[in-house]
Amino acid sequence: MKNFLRLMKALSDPNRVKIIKMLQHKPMCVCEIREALHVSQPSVSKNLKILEDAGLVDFRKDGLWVEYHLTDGSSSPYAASLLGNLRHWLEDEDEVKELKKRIPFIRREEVCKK
Amino acid sequence: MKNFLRLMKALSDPNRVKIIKMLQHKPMCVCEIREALHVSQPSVSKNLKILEDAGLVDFRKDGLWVEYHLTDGSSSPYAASLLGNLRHWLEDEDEVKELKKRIPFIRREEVCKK
DNA sequence: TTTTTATATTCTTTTTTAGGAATATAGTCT
DNA sequence: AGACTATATTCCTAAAAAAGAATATAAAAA
Repeated sequence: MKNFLRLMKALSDPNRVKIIKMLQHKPMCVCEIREALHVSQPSVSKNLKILEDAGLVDFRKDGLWVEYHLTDGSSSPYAASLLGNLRHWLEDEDEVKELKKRIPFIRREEVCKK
Repeated sequence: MKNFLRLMKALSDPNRVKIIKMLQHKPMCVCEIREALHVSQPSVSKNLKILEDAGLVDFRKDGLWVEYHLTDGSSSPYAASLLGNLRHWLEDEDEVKELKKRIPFIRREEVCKK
């Protein structure tokens, strides 16, 4: 029950859902996500941690950058199922379409140097 | 997005999830749910409203009683999917097994007269 | 019509959550 | 080592959520 509730809670915040939808497109580091969502860096880090605890994302360190990516859901069947459904769910949402359109133009090298 | 978030939020509370699991067993009125969960009547009513707004439950008036039941999920594909998954999800949770075991012994006629 | 009862709603309080500012940490580069 | 930078964590505040007490509503019965 705990794991299930943690997953539902993780997916009940718009910014966290947007992160999931973006990571479907490609792995991203914190500063890229920050730029895409227009929120503070700590906010992104904290939301990523919540997603990680829910078994939805994992990360790989790359120098100073930390690149987050979706998991294969092997940590829990709930996460696996939701990640699968979220591949097609919400694809028609304007907010999501807008985000996915902007992603290719967010260049890590530019965004993070500030 | 709104609908999806509302659904996730509805399912991120233990009492609401328990209500869903109980309704899988049989339709129940507010007082029966109250008795099963050991919470106040207003709390049950409010949680049922949240589940209703998420498209997960619906009700049928029966005299003074209001009998709640699971929907067929036709209101949203998200709700339909989650309701389907929740048929088997959480079945092994002790809390849920305990609840489902108690349900048959909760007699509406006894419970509500107080 | 008055009373009773099951449920809904309002109100208030406590807890939880989300965000940003400030700070800490850990790699990287010189 | 010292400076720099991307990320994590802490701290604080504001908003949201959850619960119960009190109250309102609506259906049934007398």
